[in-house]
Amino acid sequence: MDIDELARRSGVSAATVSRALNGRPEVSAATRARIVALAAELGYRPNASARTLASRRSELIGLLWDTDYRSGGRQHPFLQEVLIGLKAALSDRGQGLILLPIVPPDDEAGYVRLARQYTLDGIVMMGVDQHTPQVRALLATPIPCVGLDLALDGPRTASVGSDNRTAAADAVAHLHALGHRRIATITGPLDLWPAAERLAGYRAELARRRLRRRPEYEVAGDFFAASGAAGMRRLLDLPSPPTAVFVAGDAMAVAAMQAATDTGRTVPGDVAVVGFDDIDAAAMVRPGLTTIAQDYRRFGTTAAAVLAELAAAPTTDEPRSVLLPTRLVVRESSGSTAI
Amino acid sequence: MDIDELARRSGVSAATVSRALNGRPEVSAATRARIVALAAELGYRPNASARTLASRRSELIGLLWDTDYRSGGRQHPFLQEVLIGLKAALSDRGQGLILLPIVPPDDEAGYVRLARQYTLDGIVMMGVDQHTPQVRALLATPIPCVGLDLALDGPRTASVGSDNRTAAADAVAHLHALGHRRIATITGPLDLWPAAERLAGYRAELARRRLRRRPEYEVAGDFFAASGAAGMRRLLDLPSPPTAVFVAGDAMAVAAMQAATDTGRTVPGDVAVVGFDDIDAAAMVRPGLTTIAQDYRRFGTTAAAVLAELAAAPTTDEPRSVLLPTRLVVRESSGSTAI
DNA sequence: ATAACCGACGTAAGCGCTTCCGGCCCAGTA
DNA sequence: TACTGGGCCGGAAGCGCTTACGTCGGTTAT
Repeated sequence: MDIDELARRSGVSAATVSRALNGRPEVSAATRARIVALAAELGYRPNASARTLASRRSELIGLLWDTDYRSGGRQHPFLQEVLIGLKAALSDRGQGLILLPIVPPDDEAGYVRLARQYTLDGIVMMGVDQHTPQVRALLATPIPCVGLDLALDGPRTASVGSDNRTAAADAVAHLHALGHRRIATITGPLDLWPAAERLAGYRAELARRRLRRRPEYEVAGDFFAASGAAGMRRLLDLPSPPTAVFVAGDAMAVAAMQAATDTGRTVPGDVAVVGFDDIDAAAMVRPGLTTIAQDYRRFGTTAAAVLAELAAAPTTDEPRSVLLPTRLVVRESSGSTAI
Repeated sequence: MDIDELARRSGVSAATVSRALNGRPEVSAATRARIVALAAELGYRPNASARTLASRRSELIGLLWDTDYRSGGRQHPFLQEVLIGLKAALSDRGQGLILLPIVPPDDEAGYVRLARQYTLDGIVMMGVDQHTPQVRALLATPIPCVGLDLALDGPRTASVGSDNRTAAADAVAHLHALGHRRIATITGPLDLWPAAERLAGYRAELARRRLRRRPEYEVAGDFFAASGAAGMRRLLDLPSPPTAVFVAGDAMAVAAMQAATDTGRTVPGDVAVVGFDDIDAAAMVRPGLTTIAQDYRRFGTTAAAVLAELAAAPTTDEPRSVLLPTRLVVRESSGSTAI
C-alpha cells in the first residue's frame, strides 16, 4: 500500500494525496476528507525513508547520552523517565526517537556518524561533556540541540534542567526552619552545572537567612557514594560539627547517613540530612531520606517542546534556558514529621 | 558529499562505489581500496534514508518496552544497561536503535505505526504483554523479534533472559549451606516468565536437598515493595516461621527486611533474606542485601546477536531461547561473611 | 468585454542510494 | 582460431515520497 495506490483508489494524483495528508492548504476540504478517510481505512502508512529522502526532514530526533556519566550510580538518573517524557511529546508531533549513546570504547565517535547519516531534526543531550571535539562538532551543525541538566552554548541550542539553585535553597530553608543553624553541604563535581548551581543555592540561602558561611562546611564530593561517606566523616570530625547537612546527590546522601551512624551518631538526632534526586533507594533506606525530587518526565516533554521551537525559530541568537520546578520530599532523615 | 561526487572523484561510477563500500564481491581489490580510502578521507557518509529506500533494509532495530511495566520500581530494571549492551553490539553491525516505548495513553498503538513506517530489521521487546492485539500484530509480521525476560512464541522469534531457575536454586542452596532448613519464598506475579521460573527453581532446589516443601512458605508478591512487606509479615506470623526467605525481587526484599525489623526481628539473625536483581538500593540499605545479579548488559548484546541470527536464518521453526548465567552477590542479609 | 488572478489539482523532476542487466576484456577451452 | 566464461564495471531503472511548476476552470477587477 503505497501512495500511488492510495491515489488511484481515491481518484486523485499522488501529489494531492501527499498534500492532503501533510496538511497543505492547496487541497479542497472535501478532497482532503475523502483521502484522509480512505487512508485510515486502508491503514496507509507513509514510508519514513522515502519521506525523509524527499523532504530532507527526518521527523527523528536523537538522544545523545554518555553511558559513563558521573551520576553516582549504575543508573543514569531516571533515563527511563526522561525517555517517557520525550516520547510522549514526540509522538504528539509524529516524531521518532533514535538513540545515540556514547558507548565506551568510543569507536571514532560513532554517534557523530549516526547523527549525520540520519538527517536528524534535533538532538537531546544528557550527561555528555560538551567540550569534546565530537560534541562540539555536533553543536556546530545546523541541527538544533538541547541539553538536559547541561548548559549548552552555541546557536540553535537551549538547555532544560531543574532550578537547582532554588531547590538547594529550599533544602537549606527546610533545615533552617527545623531549627538548624550549623548547616553544611557536600557538593557534586563543581564543573557540572547542576552541582555548581546547588552549591550556589546553598550559599544564597545561608546569606538570605543571615547564617554564617563557613568554608569548612563546604566539602567536595563527586556524586558517588564513597565521597558522601568521606565527606560526612570529615564534617563530623570538625571541632564544631554541623547539625545538618545538605548533600547534593542521593547516592552520597545515603552513604553519608551510614557514615554518621557508623561513627555513633543518629540521623536525624545528631545530624539531619537532606539529599537531592529522590532515587528509588531514598524511600527504601532507614531513616527515609528527605530529598529534592526532580520531574524528569517533564525534562523530556520540555526538551521536545524546546526543540520544536528551535527548529521553527529563525536562528535564535542567545541560547534559551528553561528551569523546571522541583519538589521537596520530606522523610525522616531531616527530623521533620511534617508532610 | 554524496555518492555521485565520491564516484566522480574516484573515477568510477556510483554503482561501483556502492558495491565497494558494501563489500560486494564484484569489485577489484585495488578499486575497492582506492574508494574506501577516499571515502574515509572525504568523510563520506551514505544517507541512511536513501539506502533504506533503495535496499529495503533499514539497519534499524526497534526497542519496544512498556513504560508501565510491573517492575516494582520507577526504574525499569536496568533499562540503561540493556541499552548500552544493545548499542555496543549494534554499532559493531552498523545498526541503529530506535525507541518504540508504549506510552500510557496508548495512542492507537503508535508503536505499531512506527514499526511499519521505519522498515525495521528487528525488534527487541522488554516488559510488554505479548497478548495484546498490537504486540501480536507485530509478532505476526515478518520482522524478527526477540523478547527480553519474556517468552515469545511465533516464527522468527527468540527469547533471552537470565537462567532464573538456576539462579533461584543458587539462592536456596546458599541459604541451605548456611544451615537454614525452613526456607520460604515471596514470589513475583506468576504470569510473568521470570517470576514463574524463580519459583520453579526454589522448589527444585528444596527437592534436591530433600527439604520439605510447605505451601504456606510460598507467598505471592507482585514485585512491588508493599507486597514484600506484607509477605514477610505473613511468614513471620506462621506457627512455624521460616528462618530464611528467598524474595524474588529486590524491591520486595528490602521492604521485607524492614517489615521484619519493624516487628522486632533482626536480619539476618532471626530471619535471613536473599533477593533478586541487585538493584542499586541493595548495596545501600543496612544490612546489605544478598541478592542475585543479572548481567543486563549482556542481555543487550545477546539480543542483538540473536536478532542477527534470526534475520540470517531461513524461517526458523522453533523459537530459540538463550539463558544467561547470573551471579550471587553475598552481602550481610543472608548472614554469611564469606565472599 | 478582456485581463488578471486564484484555488485546486496534475505532471514530472528529483532526493541519494541499490541493483538488475548488460557490455567489455582477458583468460581458458575446444 | 573461434568460442565460452568469468571478473569488473557502467547505465539506468527504480525505491516511495515531496514539491517546484504548469494547467485549467472560475472569480473578480478594469
